[in-house]
Amino acid sequence: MTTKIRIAIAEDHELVRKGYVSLLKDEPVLNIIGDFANGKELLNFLKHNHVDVILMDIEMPICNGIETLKLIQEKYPSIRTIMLSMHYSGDYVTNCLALGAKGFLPKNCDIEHLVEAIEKVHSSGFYLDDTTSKLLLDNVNQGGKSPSDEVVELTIREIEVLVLICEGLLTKEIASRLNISIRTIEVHRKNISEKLNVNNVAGLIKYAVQNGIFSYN
Amino acid sequence: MTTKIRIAIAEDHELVRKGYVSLLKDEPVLNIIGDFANGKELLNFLKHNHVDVILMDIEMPICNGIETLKLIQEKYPSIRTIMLSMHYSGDYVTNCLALGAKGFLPKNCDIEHLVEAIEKVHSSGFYLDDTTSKLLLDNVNQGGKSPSDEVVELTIREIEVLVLICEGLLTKEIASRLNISIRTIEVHRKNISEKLNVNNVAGLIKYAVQNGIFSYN
DNA sequence: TTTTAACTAAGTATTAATACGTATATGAAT
DNA sequence: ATTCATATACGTATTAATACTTAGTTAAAA
Repeated sequence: MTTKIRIAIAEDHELVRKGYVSLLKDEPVLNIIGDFANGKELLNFLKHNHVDVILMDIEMPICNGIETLKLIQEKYPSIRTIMLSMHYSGDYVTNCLALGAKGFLPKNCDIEHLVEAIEKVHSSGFYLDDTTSKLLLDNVNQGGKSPSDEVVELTIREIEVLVLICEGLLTKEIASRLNISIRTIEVHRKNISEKLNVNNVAGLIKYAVQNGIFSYN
Repeated sequence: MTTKIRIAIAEDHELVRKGYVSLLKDEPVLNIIGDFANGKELLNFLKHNHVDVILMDIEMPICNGIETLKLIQEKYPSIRTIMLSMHYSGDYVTNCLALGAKGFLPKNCDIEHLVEAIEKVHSSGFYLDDTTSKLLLDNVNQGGKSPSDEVVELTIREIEVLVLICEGLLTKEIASRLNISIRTIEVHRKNISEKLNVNNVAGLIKYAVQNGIFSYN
């Protein structure tokens, strides 16, 4: 008999999280051993429990998906993480994969694809849905050093800061949230604005929305 | 024997929607007779089916929760609608209630409260969770207005200025474009921000996008 | 091993936006 | 006739954001 795949879920909205649990609990090959409202709770759980695959929302308060993914990869590199997101973004996908995520799925995928992703990721593979992998391919092809068009690449930290700007946080509030200096956030803002070639918050938000980094959904 | 409450669900993210269905399908008093990815599909279904209570996400593409709520109230005033939202916003709550919604729940509420809300709303009541009703009370107390008066009304000129802000123009550029003084634009900005109760450009854009005043398409 | 990229942080100066105040003109509503 | 909302405009002070500068640490890459 094959052992069931041990799953943990991190997602801040309780209704949504419990929905996932309810959807997955009857799958014969899966065993959901924990569900958590934020990255911090998940990390706490991982200290004392063996988990095979994590399903994690990128957008969470307290300890978001990107931060949590980093910590998980540092401490438990054998755990395979699938990121869930409301948004499509090449930057998001490439950065999550660079940080060690093994799968990336939008929340409007169906349950069959989710289960397929979990199984494939667990058997040491990667999983990207069609739309995401196409988006990723476009990104790679563009970034393939064709010298004419410079491709904008924001770093993970920059995306993190950009999202908080879009959410309406001031520089000092972002600094406080990320526990770093105001001056550092100022540097990030400057670098982001230079990369995107915009000169105000409206331009930043426009880029973020049009590239799936931020959305009002 | 009591008849089961006939429920329809509108929510754009399939994983989330199927999660709700899975969560609610075993409740003995409920009967989920349809689930839909947008308001348009729901409205189509309502033409030929009797529904008691609708659970609807506010944030949806194609036909969003607010628009759909309006149309439902016009055509089927006896249907009782509960709005679900990712976000807390006094304006959202008051606007939905003014439009005829019978309940308002954040997505981080738990399943017990959701079921309680459905039952209470079905028995001709209203349902607001604690956080939401507290927020509503604060709003009413602060504004000294009844919920229905709480709907924000921007003037034509203010909307004109707001759109230009969203497009990324600076105060002086807006002044130049409209051929009036920078000081006047400053006054408009102040009045808009006060009416919308926001304190930066990100908040202004959020309102504009969510209320159809501005879009990136 | 040296270099590069990313993240961190600070000093100084300037520009952009807010927060207060006051004030006039105009047209619609009471 | 008078109140009210709207749009216009200025003074002063403060806060937020940018524009330049320099610079240390770390991890990965060449």
